[in-house]
Amino acid sequence: MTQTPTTNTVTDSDSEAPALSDRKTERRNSILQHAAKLFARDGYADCEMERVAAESGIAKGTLYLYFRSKEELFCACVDQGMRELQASVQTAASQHTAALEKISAGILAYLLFFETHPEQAELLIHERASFHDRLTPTYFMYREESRERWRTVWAELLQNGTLRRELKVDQVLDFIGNLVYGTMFTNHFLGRSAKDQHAVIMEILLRGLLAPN
Amino acid sequence: MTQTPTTNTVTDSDSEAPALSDRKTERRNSILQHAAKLFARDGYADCEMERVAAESGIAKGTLYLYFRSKEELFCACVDQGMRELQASVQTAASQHTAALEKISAGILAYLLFFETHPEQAELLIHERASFHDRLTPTYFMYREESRERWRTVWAELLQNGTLRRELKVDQVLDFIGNLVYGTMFTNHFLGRSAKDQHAVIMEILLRGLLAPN
Amino acid sequence: MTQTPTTNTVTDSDSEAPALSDRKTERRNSILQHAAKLFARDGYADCEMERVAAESGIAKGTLYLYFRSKEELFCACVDQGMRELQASVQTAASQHTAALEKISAGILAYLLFFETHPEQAELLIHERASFHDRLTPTYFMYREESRERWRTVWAELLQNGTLRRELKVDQVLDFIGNLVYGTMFTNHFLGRSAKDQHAVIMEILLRGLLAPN
Amino acid sequence: MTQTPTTNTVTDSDSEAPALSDRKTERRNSILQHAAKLFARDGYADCEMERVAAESGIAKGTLYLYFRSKEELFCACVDQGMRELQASVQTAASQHTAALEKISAGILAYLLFFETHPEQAELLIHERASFHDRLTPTYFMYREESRERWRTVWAELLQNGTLRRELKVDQVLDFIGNLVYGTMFTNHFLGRSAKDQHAVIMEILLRGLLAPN
DNA sequence: CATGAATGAGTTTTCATTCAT
DNA sequence: TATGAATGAAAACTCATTCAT
Repeated sequence: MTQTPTTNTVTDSDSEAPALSDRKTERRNSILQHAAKLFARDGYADCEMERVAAESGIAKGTLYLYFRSKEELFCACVDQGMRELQASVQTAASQHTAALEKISAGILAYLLFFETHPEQAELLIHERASFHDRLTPTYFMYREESRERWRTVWAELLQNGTLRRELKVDQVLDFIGNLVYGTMFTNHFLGRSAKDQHAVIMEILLRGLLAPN
Repeated sequence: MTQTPTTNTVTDSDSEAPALSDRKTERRNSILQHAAKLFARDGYADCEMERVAAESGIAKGTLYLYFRSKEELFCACVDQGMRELQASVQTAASQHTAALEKISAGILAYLLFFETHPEQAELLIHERASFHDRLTPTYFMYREESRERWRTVWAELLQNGTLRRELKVDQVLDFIGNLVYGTMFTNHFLGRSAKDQHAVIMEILLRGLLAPN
Repeated sequence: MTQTPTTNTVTDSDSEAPALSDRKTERRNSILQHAAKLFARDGYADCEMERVAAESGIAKGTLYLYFRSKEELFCACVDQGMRELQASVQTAASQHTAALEKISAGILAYLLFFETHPEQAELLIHERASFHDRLTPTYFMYREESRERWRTVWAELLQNGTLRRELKVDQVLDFIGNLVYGTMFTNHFLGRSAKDQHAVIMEILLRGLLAPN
Repeated sequence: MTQTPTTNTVTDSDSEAPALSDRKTERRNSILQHAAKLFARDGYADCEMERVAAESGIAKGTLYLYFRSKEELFCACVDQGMRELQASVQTAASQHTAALEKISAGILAYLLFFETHPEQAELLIHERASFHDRLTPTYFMYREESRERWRTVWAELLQNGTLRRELKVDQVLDFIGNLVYGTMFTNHFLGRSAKDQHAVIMEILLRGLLAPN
């Protein structure tokens, strides 16, 4: 495995080749979809380009017209997934106006996304395992980006007195980020369902474990 | 990569070969230590047995007198790590008598363990990436085992009214398990320190985010 | 050495991949020829695929586009050889009409074949040595097949009174099969020539050792 | 496999180390016996010294106190076998006084020996396969040696008019040598029995296939 | 004499990538 | 554009032999 220490950056949604023909875009997406499934199932090393091509209904050589290398293809899969995750979460949040409801909806959407796209959870693992050298896993790149959006929501709650005064926004963001991240992987590995947990998570998160007084 | 669908079981601390000579035990541990470091650094596939041997100061063939295969060696590393993790956490908890203090100390010890042994965090990832077929990652095997021990602690807190009546022990165990798991990985990837977070984690965990009333 | 207990069957002359392009067929035959020579010279284990490729003027990887494994390549060599042997013998026999002349010509062709293709004698040995598990050596598969063709020739001689009445066709077939098999190997090992012996063999075979009366 | 081009010579029955203690001789023979069985079953390369030792009830290192190397052990097995073959044949022949009866008994003993000791047939194959470079297989060394003994028997038959005048002793010796060699291997591979064939072999050998006149 | 722990050389096969058609 | 034949680097594991005890 070649581990060229590529720096990974959050790809702007439209940074691809300028105006791909419809045919190309369609085929590119098809490849991406099949590749993600296979990478997730077999791991980076054990996923053969040959099979990705076959599964996508094209020849091996053709693959290289769309992605310069296996590594680039893999990264495109992860990136695509993270973009979809963000879209899911934001869409869910935007359905609500109340800050706490935005937050609750966002958490649920996050957990549901990985439940619906379990291959994305696997890809996160394989990325770290195979591209160890990359400074920061793609997931955390996106997490940081997303953080900014949520920061304003929490800041509002802090200012209007909904939250306990002594907390700091960054602490809250960290706490929740870690909680959902851990919950997602546990669900994935142990086959637990998001729906069941969501209410409890929100309950403990907001009110804590201790009995009042 | 050989993916013989081995069932992994939590190894009893003393189930090894019956009474290895001191020399053998010592050498075995040395190998384990060096291997864990290299597996963590390079990943399963990219960690060559040749190098493990060299690093351990023995010949390649000798490695195979102690571990039947690369896979077995790797698994022994993970297992060893998880055993040490458990020992760390239990030792820390046992220093205290009050349930809440046991819990707080246990969480801190958990986070500190992975801060001190970052290779163990990596091994967990590599295990999943390379032995995808194993039913349950070793970490979760140990997590389940550990769960039983903590259940009694929480049960006591619930019965004596420290915790809110409406919570269930299993919900609490899940919540905390997910929280520390996610926190540990975030710390590992982003280089954050356990000490700084511990107080905040306990604070939010126990009292929640919302201002009282 | 992999000893997958493959059942070996007499390959129909035309059962190969359906219509290989000329280029492929040509290259396949070239490989077969070089491989047979090297397998014979070095034995199965000591014949490296690398060298077979080099000798055939192609890259190691290319070898595997034509033969799935070393074992398959080896077996193809043996099979090819046995097919050529049969062709040689049958061609020689078909030049004659008289039964005894057919037989004599067949025996001579058989001995000459191995004299011209000494590597085939070696391959028979290496096959047995390395693929011990195969039920019946390829040679004997072909021998059985060939037996049927010769049975009719001998049956005729028996019925028209040329042969001694008390003999049975199967006994004759066995006797001659064993005789030429042993003679061939002796010639091969001791460097004796077929031509010199042919007359004597036929003489003793037909008239025996004892003086008449 | 190391192929040091050893020249193999027919070992004089008493050329071993001078006067081995009974214990050593006994153990040496035990090793020889177990090794022959294992070499025959697994082939030279696949027969591990470890297993030979285990089967012989001694430690691996001890093996090397009796045989300098694997090659030497193997050769000793073949040699031992060939000596026993000769003894069998000579003993059988010596029971008779009439030349033809000596010959008939010798041939039968030869075929029966390999039927009783099928591992010796295998060893002959493995020797050639693994020690390709040796000028002449051990079998043929012994065959040449034995030839001299039989030459006198046949010479007598030729001189007293039992055999056809036009035959030469060497031709007869070759013919029979090849015949029994081929018959022996066929029996071995196809599981045929010596007894059944012996009468037919002698019949065809002595009187030929053709009806008289 | 006997042991068995330690050594290290050696080879098949896969698969990402290229490039002539 | 699309194809797929050709390339060649790369690593686990075995086992004969040695030698300190």
